[in-house]
Amino acid sequence: MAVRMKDIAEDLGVSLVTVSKVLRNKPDVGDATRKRVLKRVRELDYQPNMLVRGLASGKSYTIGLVVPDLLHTFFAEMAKGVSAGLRSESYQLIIASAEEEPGIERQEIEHLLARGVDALLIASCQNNARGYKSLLKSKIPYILIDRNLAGLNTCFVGTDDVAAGRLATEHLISLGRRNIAHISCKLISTSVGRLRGYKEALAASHIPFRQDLVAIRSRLEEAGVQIGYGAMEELLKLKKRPDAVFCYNDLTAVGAIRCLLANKLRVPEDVAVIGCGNLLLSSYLEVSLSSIDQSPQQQGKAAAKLALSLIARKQKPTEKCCLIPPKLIARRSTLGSAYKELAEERLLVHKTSTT
Amino acid sequence: MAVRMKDIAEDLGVSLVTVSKVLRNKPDVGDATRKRVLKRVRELDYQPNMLVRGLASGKSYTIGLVVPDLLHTFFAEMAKGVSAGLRSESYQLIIASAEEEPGIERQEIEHLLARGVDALLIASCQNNARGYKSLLKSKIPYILIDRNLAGLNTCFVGTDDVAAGRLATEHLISLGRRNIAHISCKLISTSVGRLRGYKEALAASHIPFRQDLVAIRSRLEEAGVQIGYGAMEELLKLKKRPDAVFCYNDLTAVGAIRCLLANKLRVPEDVAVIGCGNLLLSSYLEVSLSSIDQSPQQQGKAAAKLALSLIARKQKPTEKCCLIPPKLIARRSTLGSAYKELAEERLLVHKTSTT
DNA sequence: ATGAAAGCGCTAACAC
DNA sequence: GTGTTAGCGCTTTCAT
Repeated sequence: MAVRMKDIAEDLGVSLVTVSKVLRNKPDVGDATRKRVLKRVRELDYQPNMLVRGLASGKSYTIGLVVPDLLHTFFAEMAKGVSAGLRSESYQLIIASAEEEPGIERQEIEHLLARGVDALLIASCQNNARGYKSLLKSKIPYILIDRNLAGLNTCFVGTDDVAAGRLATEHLISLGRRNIAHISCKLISTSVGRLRGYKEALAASHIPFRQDLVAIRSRLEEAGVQIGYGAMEELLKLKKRPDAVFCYNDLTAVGAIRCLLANKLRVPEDVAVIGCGNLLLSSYLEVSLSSIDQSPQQQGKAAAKLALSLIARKQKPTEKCCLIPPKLIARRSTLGSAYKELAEERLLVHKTSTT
Repeated sequence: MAVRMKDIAEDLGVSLVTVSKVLRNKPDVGDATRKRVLKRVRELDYQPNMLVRGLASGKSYTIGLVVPDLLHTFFAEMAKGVSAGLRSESYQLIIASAEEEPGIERQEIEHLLARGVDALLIASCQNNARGYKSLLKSKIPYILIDRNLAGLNTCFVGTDDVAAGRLATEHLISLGRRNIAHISCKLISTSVGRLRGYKEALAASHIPFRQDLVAIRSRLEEAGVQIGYGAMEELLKLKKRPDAVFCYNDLTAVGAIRCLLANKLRVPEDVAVIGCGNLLLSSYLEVSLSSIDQSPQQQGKAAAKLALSLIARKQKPTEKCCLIPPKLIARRSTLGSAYKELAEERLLVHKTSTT
C-alpha cells in the first residue's frame, strides 16, 4: 500500500490533522512542526490521494472535456488549450472522446459526472438538447464549446461564425470575384452563422445573393472531401459558373479543389477556394489552402478560464457567450502565384501557437 | 446533492448493503427485492459515485494513458484504440498529454497515480528511465507504448521496427533501386530498429551498406519537415546520388520530397521516397506518400487488453513485448504513375480503421 | 437472502 | 498551535 497521512503523523508523533493542514498550506501550524512534516513528506515522497481528498472536500479539482473525435485536430488543439488553461490553476483535465456517437457521448458525460468532475466542457455531437437531462439535474456547471445547442440555457465558447463567413467572403470579393458560391452544411449552429456572414458580405458589396450558388450538404464533418467534391461538381453545372467558393470547412475545400483540378480548371485563376478551420494539413496540400483560422487553442483556454470562474463563484456569469474572433489566412488557393509562402510556412509542422 | 444509495435504501425500506449488492450484480439478493431496487434506481436515474466505489474497493476502474502530444495523430489514434479496448470492459480511460515535456510527463504520471488509476500506459517522451522512480515504487502495472526505454523491466507494446525498416527497404529494392539512402533519428529505440531493418534488407539483397547514405538527425518528431529537407540536401551532394530514400517518419519524407522537387528532381522517377507512420495526411500531399503503417489503433487496443490482464491476475505476464507487424502502403512517391489511386483513397478522410 | 459494523484516507468544524 | 470527532458514500466481512 502507498504511504498515507496517518503514517507520516505516527512517524512524527503528531496528529493526522496537522499533517493535512501542512499539506494544504493552512496557516495554523507551528513553523517547527510544519518543517518536520514537510521533511518527512519529502523523504517518503508522499502524494496525497486525490480521490479521497475529493470525497472529503466535495471538490475533485478535475474538469471534464468531451469532444466528438480526437482524430480531428481541431479538438486535439482545443484539448491542448484547455489543458494549458487549467495547469496553472493546478486543476486537472479528463478528456473523453465520443467517437462521433451521440450515445457514447451521453455515456461519457455520465462517467465524468460519476467521477465527480467540478465542471464539464462539451463539444457536442448531439443533434439536440434532449440527451442532456442528467446534466441539467446535476448542479455542476457545464459549458458548450464550438457548437451551440438550442434549448440549453448555458454558457458557450466558440468561433464568431458570422464574422468567419464575412471574412472569407470579403476576401474573395476583394480579389475581384463576383460569382461566389458557398458549400454549406445542414442544420448546425456553425453553418448557419457562416452562411449569414456570407450573405452579409455580399450585401455590403451590393452583390445580389443567388440561391443557386449555395450548395447545402450534410455530414461535412465526417466525409468532407467526398461531399465537397460532389457539391463542386454540381456547382460547375450552373450556366453562370462560380469564380470562387467559400467552403464550410477545410476538408470540403480539399474535395472542391480536387474536383476543379479534375475538370481542368485552375485554382485560383479560374476558381478561388477558401475553407474554414485552418487545419494543420492546410499548408501541405497540392494547392495550399486559404482558410479561416478559429484558434482552437484559444477557445480551449477561454473555456477553461470560464469554467474555473464558474466553479469559484457559484453564480452564473454575466456573459453567456464568448465568441473568439476568426482570422483570415490567405494562401495559394485564393492568392495564386501572388502568394509567396515563407520558408517557415513550407517547413513548419505546427502552426504557430495562438496563446 | 445527488441521489445516494442510502436514499434508495430508505425509500424501499431495505438496507443500503442490499442496494449495493443489486447494483454490482451480486447473486445473494432475492428476486423481488432486486426488481424493486432496480425500478427505483431507474426512477431516480441513480448513478453510483465511482470515486467512492474506488475508495472503498481499492479499484478505480480507470486506466491512465500518457502521450507526448495529442496533436500528433499517431497518438490520437492510439488513444482511440485504447479507449475502444476498454469500453467493452467498462473500464474508463483518462488521457493526459505531456506536451512533449519530460517534466510535464512526470507530473501527469503523478496526477494519474494520485487519482488511483489501476494501470498506466505510457508513450514516453523521456530520454531515459530515471524519471520513473515513483512509478516503480507504486505497485500498479504500467506498460510502455511505441517507444521503449532501456532499464525499465516492464511490458512494451509497439511496432516491430526492424520489420518496418526491412519492409520499406525491400520495397525500394523491389523497384530496382540500388542506392538507397536512409534519414534516421538519433538515440531512440524506434530509429535503432528501423536502421537495423534497413541494413538487413540491403544485406539480404547483397547490396553493400554505405555509411554515407545514412543521414542521422535529431528532433525528427518535432520538426521533421524542416530537418528532412536539410538532410536530403546533404544527401544530394554525394558523388553517387541516391535513387531512393527511406525516411524515419512521414514528416521527414515530406521535407525530403520538397527538397527534391525544389532541386528539379522527379519523385519517384529520379528519387523514390518512402516514409514511416502512414499519417492521415499521407494521401493529401503534392506527391502522395508511400509509407509504413504502424496500426496505432491496434497498438492501443493491444495495450488496453494487456493492461486489463495485468490488473486481473496480479502477476507479470509471460510475454514482455507485444510487437505489432507493420504494413507497407505504397503510393505515388514510390510507384509513380503506376499508382492509380482508388477513388476512395483520394476522397476518404480517415484511413480505414484497423479494428 | 439480508443487514450490522467496520473501514477506505482524507477534510471540516469545533474544541482544547 | 494542535487534536478530537464526525462524516464523505460506498464495499467488505461476517453474523443472522
